[in-house]
Amino acid sequence: MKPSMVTIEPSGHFCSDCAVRGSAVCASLDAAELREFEHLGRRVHFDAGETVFSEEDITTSFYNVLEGVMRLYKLLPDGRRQIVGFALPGDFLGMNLSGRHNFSADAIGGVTVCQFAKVPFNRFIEDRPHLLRRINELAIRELSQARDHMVLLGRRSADEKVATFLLGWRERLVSLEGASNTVPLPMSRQDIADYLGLTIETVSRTFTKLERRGAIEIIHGGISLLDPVKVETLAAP
Amino acid sequence: MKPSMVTIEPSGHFCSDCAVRGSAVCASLDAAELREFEHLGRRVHFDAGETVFSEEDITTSFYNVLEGVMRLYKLLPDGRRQIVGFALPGDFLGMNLSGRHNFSADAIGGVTVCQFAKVPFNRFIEDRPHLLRRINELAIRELSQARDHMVLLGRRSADEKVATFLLGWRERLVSLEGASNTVPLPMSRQDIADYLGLTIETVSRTFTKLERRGAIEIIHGGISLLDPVKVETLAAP
DNA sequence: CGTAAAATTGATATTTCTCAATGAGAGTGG
DNA sequence: CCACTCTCATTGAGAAATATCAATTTTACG
Repeated sequence: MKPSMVTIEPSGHFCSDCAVRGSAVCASLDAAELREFEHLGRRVHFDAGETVFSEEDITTSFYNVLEGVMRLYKLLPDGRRQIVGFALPGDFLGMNLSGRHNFSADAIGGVTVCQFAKVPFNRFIEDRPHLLRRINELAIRELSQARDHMVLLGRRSADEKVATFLLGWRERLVSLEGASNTVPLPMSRQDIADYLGLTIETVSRTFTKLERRGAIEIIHGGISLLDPVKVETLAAP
Repeated sequence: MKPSMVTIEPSGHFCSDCAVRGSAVCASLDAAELREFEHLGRRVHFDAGETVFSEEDITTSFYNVLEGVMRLYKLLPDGRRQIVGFALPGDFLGMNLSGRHNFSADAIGGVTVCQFAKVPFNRFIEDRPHLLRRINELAIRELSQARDHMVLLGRRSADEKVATFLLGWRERLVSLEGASNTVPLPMSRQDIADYLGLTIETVSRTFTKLERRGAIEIIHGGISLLDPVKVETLAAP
């Protein structure tokens, strides 16, 4: 978990052939703006397990995920961890009011981000309300997801949590990898537990239970939805 | 809980002497804009228990809370309820991407809101990026609160939840009623339970436990923090 | 004053956690 | 290529926290 050297250097990459061109914050920019925007962001790579930023760090950059998966989490003083979300390509990280990050972010597996220094980025936004509107949309979408997750954390049983997670994760992957009943789970069982407000043992047992019922098959690096309807039934109420 | 008649009529009120003039979404407007803005919003009153809008309703209006307290919640198909937040004067409600509200909102006690029809409001924002920025700030602040609440729901014990809630609620009231160890609780025990992901019985027992330990006193319509430090200790990790 | 709703309290049940042991897969160095 | 080790995942047994069910008690309100 050594902190990576955050070198911001010319990337030699172009927004126009960026993987997240259409979905990310950049979706709101026209071709001319994109060329200018290109100079603000730098591609940075993080290895598995590296921390991209930590809660309470002064915010110096914003990040657009280009590749890989990140876990976003908060820690209690005694070490308990709550994962508040997983970031995927197209997600935009780093917005806050306090000037400090309000959660930490680790790479799960290798991650590539487009990193923007805060000051020039804010200056760029300044007279581009459509970009601000795009950022606002992303915030509102996240807020909606956060509320859904509150319902899950506060009111759902372990079975429902796991079933809901599997379906939701599959859904999120659709736009990236297409629809499939084979659901890769790049995060560890501990990550899933900390996302769902459970212990690793409960997650493991619930996976096994789902498998024994014939709803899923636990495969290497993920699960396969053998009976999506059954999983939906478990997740539903 | 009969739905109230949503009459939008000239209010005869003026933004300039509005209670939430400085804190709400309007804080970003100058005097001239405020005069124009005045014509967009209408004061509407809701009685205790009335529903201001419901999840999945098509969004026709935005709301600025002027007076009173609202509970914002989501229901699972089987009736389990998660309160995702309480709205106080200055809070702005109704933003979403889907065109439908993604939670329901009830008045707890009498509530007055400043109601804006969606279309003209959006038109007003259109060429006023500073207002959009203000709305974005509110969204980001809420997002941060939502993440804090996820930690509470997923990782804190009942005692910690209740203690954290009391301190957090007191804190929110500071800007409205000034700092005080007397904390009014306009919401029911059931509301508190649904906010904290607990049952009403557990909330009640925890209140009693805190009182027996001398940390709080349960008073009519709220609690009194007899020993704030003790409550903070319970809330802390 | 009487009734209904809300809150509290008690007894018991259930879920999930904790602690402990075992098993499986990935990377390493001989 | 194979043991070795380390981490991660699974499984089991028992404990603890919280939920559920049931009964009062208190408060609100007509």
